[in-house]
Amino acid sequence: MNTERLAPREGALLEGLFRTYPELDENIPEWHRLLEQATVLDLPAGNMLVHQGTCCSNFMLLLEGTVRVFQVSDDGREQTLYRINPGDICLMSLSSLINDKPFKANAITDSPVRAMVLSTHAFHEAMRISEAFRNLVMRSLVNTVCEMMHGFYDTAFEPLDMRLACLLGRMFERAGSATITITHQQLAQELGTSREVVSRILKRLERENCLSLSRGRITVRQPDKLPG
Amino acid sequence: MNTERLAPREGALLEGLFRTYPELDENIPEWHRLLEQATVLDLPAGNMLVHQGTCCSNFMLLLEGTVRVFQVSDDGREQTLYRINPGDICLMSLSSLINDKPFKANAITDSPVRAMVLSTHAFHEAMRISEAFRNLVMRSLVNTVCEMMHGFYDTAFEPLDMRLACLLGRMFERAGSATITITHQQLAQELGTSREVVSRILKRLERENCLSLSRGRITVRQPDKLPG
DNA sequence: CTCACTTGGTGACCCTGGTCACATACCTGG
DNA sequence: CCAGGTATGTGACCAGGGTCACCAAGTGAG
Repeated sequence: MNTERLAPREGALLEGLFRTYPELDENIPEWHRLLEQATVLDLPAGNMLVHQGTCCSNFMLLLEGTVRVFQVSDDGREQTLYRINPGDICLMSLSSLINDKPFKANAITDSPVRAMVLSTHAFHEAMRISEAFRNLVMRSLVNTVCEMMHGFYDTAFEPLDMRLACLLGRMFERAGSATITITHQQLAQELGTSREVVSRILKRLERENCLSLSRGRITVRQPDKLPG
Repeated sequence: MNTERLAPREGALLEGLFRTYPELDENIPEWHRLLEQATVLDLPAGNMLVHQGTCCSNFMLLLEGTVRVFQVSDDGREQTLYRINPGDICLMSLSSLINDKPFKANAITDSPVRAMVLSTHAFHEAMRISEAFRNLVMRSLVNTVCEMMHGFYDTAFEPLDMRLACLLGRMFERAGSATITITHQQLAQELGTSREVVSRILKRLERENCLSLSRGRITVRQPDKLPG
């Protein structure tokens, strides 16, 4: 794991942290002392964080940006498992703290990322001291698992066109706009399929007048025709 | 969730618990007091614990037996996600403690089950007091996630015959014998496919002299031919 | 021994989606 | 404007695997 871009730790980190997670601002001196020892990790977009099986040895709490966690098959297809958003903890880092089984997944920064880094020792201390921290960790874990559960259901039981339509639906919603900027290849990687298949389905949806397509962009026409 | 068969709590529970998990026997009076308030839940095999979306409201730590967690598609196919083994905590119960999103899964007892039950409050207290308990919970969570990750990879990328062969491999190993007792239907439910498909693959493996089949039983012939 | 039930075997059929092979666009730096 | 990269469109093809429709073989209760 890349720790080169370790920024000098500053009091400003804590304020930023508490602004985003007010509940973490517990009035416990020990807890503040501990947090002051945390470091910040800044990474640009597209940075490989974890490579299938590698372990990172510190605990990480995401402050800004998003990380995509995905798997790659032998023949090169990839599939997104879930995303780490601000406030989420990094499951893989937890995994290496708790036991040493490698994680069958990769992680890459989707956008520029800022994370808080705690040493293994500091993590266990934090769990001891702060109920809010414990809750944050548990909540994030459980949410991630729920998300994976859903993904599991979809890959196992939902046909691809439905999965794609739902994915687009979520993306339009998140973008808060009728147009998103994305390539077919990227969509394929979300779903664990190949570019051709995605192009085929998209073209059909365009013929059915649900979407309109152009290079690198997709626009909804009849949102109601997209499920999800 | 069924709490009818709540056995009277007894001091014997703690001894049993500590025998299985010596690390939980921390020398903290508060912790012992808390554990003494735990109750025991005994359930026969085949008992539905959670039905897609239902929440159970207590924290559970499995002491004996195993629980199968699975999903069911609209058209009735089912697929096992993972199993809860002794020492594992119940993710769904955690989920209801932490947030209220329903869990897209069912759980059923595979064999007679004995579990320790803590109230929500007691759970949070336990997390506060006992480092060993925190570690147990985290380890169990992370292991479950790892297992699910593997399952994810397989359903997404591995062909069914390989998945079946690996499943059988694990079953022979766990049984410590060259013969296991299981129906094709049960295998299909593990893998999220249909009985016919399993029968077809098994028959092929038998023709290739890897297995021999008989009603309700499967025997290995050439273990080396089974991958995994 | 028989009947009803469970389990397993199999062929026919067909749909989804993965792969290959190209043909087009579109776009950007020179 | 042009070359070379990147993104897309599409047809052909095929394998995996889901579904249906039965039949046959065990099994267990009476």
